[in-house]
Amino acid sequence: MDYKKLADLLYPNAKDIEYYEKKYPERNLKEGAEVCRFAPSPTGRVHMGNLFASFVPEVFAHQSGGVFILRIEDTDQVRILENGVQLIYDDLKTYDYQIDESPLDGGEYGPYVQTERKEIYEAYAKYLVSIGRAYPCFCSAEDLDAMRKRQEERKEQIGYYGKYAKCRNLSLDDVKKHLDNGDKFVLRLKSMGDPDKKFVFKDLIKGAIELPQNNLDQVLIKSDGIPPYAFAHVVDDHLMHTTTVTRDDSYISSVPYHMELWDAFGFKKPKFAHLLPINIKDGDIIRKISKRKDPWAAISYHHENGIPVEAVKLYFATLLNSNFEGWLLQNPDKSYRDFKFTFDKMSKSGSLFDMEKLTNISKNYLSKLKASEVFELLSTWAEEFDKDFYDLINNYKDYTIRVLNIEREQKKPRKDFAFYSEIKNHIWYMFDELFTDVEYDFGVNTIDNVKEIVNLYVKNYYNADDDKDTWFNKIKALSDELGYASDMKAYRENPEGYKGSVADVSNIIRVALTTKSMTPDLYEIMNILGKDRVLDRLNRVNNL
RNA sequence: GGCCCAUUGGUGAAAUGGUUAACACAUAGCCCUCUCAAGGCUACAUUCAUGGGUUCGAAUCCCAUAUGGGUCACCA
Repeated sequence: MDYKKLADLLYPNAKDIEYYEKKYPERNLKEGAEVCRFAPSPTGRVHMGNLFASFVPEVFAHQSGGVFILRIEDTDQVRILENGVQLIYDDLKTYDYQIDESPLDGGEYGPYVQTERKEIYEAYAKYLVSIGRAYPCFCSAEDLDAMRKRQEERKEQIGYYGKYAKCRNLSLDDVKKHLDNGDKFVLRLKSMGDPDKKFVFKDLIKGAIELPQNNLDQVLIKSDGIPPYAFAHVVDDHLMHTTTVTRDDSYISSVPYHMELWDAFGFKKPKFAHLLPINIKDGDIIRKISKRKDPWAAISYHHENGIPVEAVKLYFATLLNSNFEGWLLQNPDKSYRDFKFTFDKMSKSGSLFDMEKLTNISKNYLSKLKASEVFELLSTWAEEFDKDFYDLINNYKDYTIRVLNIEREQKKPRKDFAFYSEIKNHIWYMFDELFTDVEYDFGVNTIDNVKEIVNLYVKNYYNADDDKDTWFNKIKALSDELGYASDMKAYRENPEGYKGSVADVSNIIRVALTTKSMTPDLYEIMNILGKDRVLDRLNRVNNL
């Protein structure tokens, strides 16, 4: 059989692969720089699962001074989504992923959408035919069904191989006849594998894995002229000079086939890292994150609830390498970008998404920021999801920052909130605009008691210029004057001897000023509220 | 069903043949304290899915079983 002739017959117009090999030369990168890619199908929005799957290559590429590529795998025309590319791109950008090459950014190694690479695939398909490693198959869907049935009945391996691969033996004339007839064909790999023999390869995460060799004559080019995943990924990753392929671990079982393809071409193989999916515990069942069943996993959910982008990434970093957490504890001022991640520290068994852990990480993250930084993040969130609040805090920007700064600039700052959507609940009472139609709950204290305390405090004690010690000494003095214990220890030893304690007194003032019985430091709150607001609010209580 | 992978506390996990199985989250209690939020301290796996073996010694190596996951397309 003259394979060259067959190749010309099948793909008369395809270019020589030399053309593409020259067009996409080796990258000029420093030693050790990784080229990694995220290669999703544009079938929907990104969720926590694939956001993590894209976090990994992004981090490995950039920590090594390499390149991160977004490539769109849209060879399955049935499932693609209108503007799916843009959606994925936007989602990744929301999380500040640095994308070096993509359909939207362009790049020297494009196009980055597979359906736009049809010509390239054709050239490489032709090449494989010309060296005798691929052949056209004219079997119909019915033929294949019949074959499968027969194999099932005989309990034989299912698929197109060996004696079942009848189009392997088509002569040049047979092929010509089919072509003249206008018959559609798929291109198949002429596999040389033996399933009784082992194929061993080393995965960056899982280590050595043994699988049977591939012997299936898999489809390389579909009848519509577009390749399925395997062929496309080999050509793309070769031409884009990917150094490490990260992908879902469901591809593991087809690795022998993929490797046979790489070898058939004679290309230098990249390293492979098969990622375990992030799972979720649903009752007793552990399953992959699902877009439909897990609304909390959607990026839009995180967006609406104001879950900080950075917190999600810190959480991903702890999933990626569990020793990251300890490192961050030792280096609280550093970014995850400064940590050296490795594949061998990755989990081999898939982890559960833990919202509580994310919450904790987020609290810690926000507590370390400056008040002005929290303000900006909050403002950006509120602009989209709480316009009234956005207007309010921006009208009183400096004031809001002071509020956000309460007990922040200290060794162990407060950790009140994890998400932007929670902040309003913690600070609303600081704004007169929101301090309307309020209801007070003074607990066991009678309203006369409350008025007595508030009155006396305003009349004899309150001075907006007091420093913290003076302020508190006055609260104590007020307590003494009214028969409340100013010393908590004394009170605890003899609770019957007093009307209450300084805790009760300050709490009455606290509720009068904020309606809340639990707030941050009262002195700071009064300080920021300022004299006018304090007096106004205390008077309101007096007029109840 | 064949093949592949995994299995350490409520959760994420460390440990890669050698003392009491790190650490973090969650939970509970105590301390501190004007309330919170923090912070400090303490408790929480007689045991690493189960059973057998190898070894002076096993969570770590081997075998079987169980459970969970993946994969067997002109889908990725």
